Amino acid sequence: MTRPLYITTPIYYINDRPHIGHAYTTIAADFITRFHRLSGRECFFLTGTDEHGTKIAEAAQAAGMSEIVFCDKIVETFLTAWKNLSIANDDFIRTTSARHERAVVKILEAMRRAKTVDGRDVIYSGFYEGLYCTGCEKFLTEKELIDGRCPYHNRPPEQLKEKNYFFRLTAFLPAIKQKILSGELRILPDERRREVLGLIEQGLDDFSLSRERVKWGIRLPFDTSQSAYVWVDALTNYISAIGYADNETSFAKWWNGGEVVHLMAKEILKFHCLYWPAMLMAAGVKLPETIFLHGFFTIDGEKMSKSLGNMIDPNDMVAEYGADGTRYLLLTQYPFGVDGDIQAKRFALQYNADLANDLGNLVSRVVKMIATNFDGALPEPHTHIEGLNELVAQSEALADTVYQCVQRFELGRAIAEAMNLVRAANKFFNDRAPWVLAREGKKAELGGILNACAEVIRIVSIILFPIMPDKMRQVRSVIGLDERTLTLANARVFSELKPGTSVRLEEAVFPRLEARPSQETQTDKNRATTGKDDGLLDISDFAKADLRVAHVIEAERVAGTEKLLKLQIDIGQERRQIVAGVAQHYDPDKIRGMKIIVVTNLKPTVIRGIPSNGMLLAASSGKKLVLLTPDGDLPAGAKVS
RNA sequence: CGCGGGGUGGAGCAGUCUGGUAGCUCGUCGGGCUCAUAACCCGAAGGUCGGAGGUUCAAAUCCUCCCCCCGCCA
Repeated sequence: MTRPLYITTPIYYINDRPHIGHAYTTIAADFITRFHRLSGRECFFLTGTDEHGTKIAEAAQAAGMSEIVFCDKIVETFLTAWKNLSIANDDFIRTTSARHERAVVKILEAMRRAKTVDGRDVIYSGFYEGLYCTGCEKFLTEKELIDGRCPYHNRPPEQLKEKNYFFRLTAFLPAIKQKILSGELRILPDERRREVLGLIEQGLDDFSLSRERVKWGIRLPFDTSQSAYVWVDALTNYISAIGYADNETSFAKWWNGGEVVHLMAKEILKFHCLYWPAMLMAAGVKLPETIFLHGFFTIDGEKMSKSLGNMIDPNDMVAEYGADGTRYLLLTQYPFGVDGDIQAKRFALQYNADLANDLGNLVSRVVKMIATNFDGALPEPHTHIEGLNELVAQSEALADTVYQCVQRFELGRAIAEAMNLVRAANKFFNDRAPWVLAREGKKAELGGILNACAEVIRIVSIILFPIMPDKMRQVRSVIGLDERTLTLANARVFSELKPGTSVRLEEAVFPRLEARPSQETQTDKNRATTGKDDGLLDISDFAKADLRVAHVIEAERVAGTEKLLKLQIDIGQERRQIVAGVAQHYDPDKIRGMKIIVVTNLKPTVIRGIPSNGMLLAASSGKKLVLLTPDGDLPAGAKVS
């Protein structure tokens, strides 16, 4: 009997709205969970939000709210996004919830009591010394400083010392290494496993698990002047949600008795593969079985970034392609696990090719032919049809093939296997030319062909259910099925449909998306929220943007980046700093002194650690990019309208 | 030498671990069919698998060096 599956996404930090990166991980977890459920396995799927820390406190203050009211508000955007994407999580953990705080207190107490193998305290007090910015109210690293100053507040940080408690990570590294080597702790894909082993080899320091100066956090039970380090707080969500502190039965079932799988993007590798196992070992809790770290992606070849404006709001994508279309498109862009590129420009194309033309049209052509020739009643099977045996074999093998793929986290391939069967069915249909048989009145063979295609559709509706649950339910209702036969076992057998069943297509499952003037991802933003569909702006909409002529006073490259320039500009009344991604087209020397056009009333943001207050205007075509400049001399600050 | 990913027909990718006739989707061109969401099916053109060495009977695949892209708020 397979153990229950407990699968998690990271909890997302709510200083930001949900974006496509969050959606990607969450959809993948949802897909995996739903697939295992098809095989009859019990599953628990957890996601949630990380809500503590100075950034949140600051954002709340800026918004004029208490921290918790602010969190309550932002968390809604996540809940809504997941609902829109048909995410079927079993629970949603918030680090500000009482049950989570109890669990953090419990694990801290357990770690406080713990000794290392050589008898030392796991937690010890010490001092953390560092560069502290009173503006940020936090310690900065050398790297974050620009010219020795805090980039946010433009002042030099103070050398400060604060009391901290430390976690003796170093004492656990050999044991963790051993567990990774033995396979007891499985880190996937293999590149990531090697990376973790490399980190251990390099050697790491103990980490500080508390902060004296962070106020918005969970207090240490043994010293309430300190709050728990965000990662200690955040990682504990994986056990707090299933009852580490307050529900023994649930905890025993899902954590101790289950297969625990943590799914995430690779940048939080160190925390999950080293800190977390060490914490659990200290607290005397079993380790997770599997940590799967998928790669990063770019969008249309460029990194996701606010300054490039290519951030995709999952809600917009849902408005365009539906929840199921979005899920399908995101997980079929590149192999799961590695780094890849999300080709937003081709979403519509791919939607039409795969979902409308291949899958949707298969359903349509089969069902309509049953309607015209058999009065909408599913015809009897017929054995002597050329090519049928092959089609049956491929269909019956699909479930196991896909199961293997999901086991190996090859999600894109899993989906592709199902789509291959769809194509095979289209070919079978074509080769057998049932419309000819219809004209000749060869009902038995005609019926057999349609029956076989309906069977393929049934099997596909099961296999693709985890990625497109709503659409596959719709497909199943077309062939008269509900969720009772929605299991992997049903997908392994070919002839299951009852002849005579009423088969009826109300509306196309995946209507073709008609070409629209622009397939740019950002153009539809307003549409979804305002409901206006003409894409036209009112003059007052345009007037909201405050465009000014700006004089570039100073320009320098942003260290460590290739695209970014940091500019000091004069806009008449004031001087501003903006960060612009034009370094590949303009040298600092060239841009210095130029008069350019800038949007001045944009929300300030921070790009690569550097505050940016405004955006310059540029026009681009392919790789070429030029700045907009006034045709004639105007003083800095002149308004553009 | 911060870490990591990648360079395969016009585009995007698989294949590389476990060497042995270069595959898939999209696009283009030609054809078939007319059941279907102007969808479906077949065929063709198009690649010296980033470069140079090496190992081997055999290299996209293994080794060495080099060049070029890209990512490091999920």
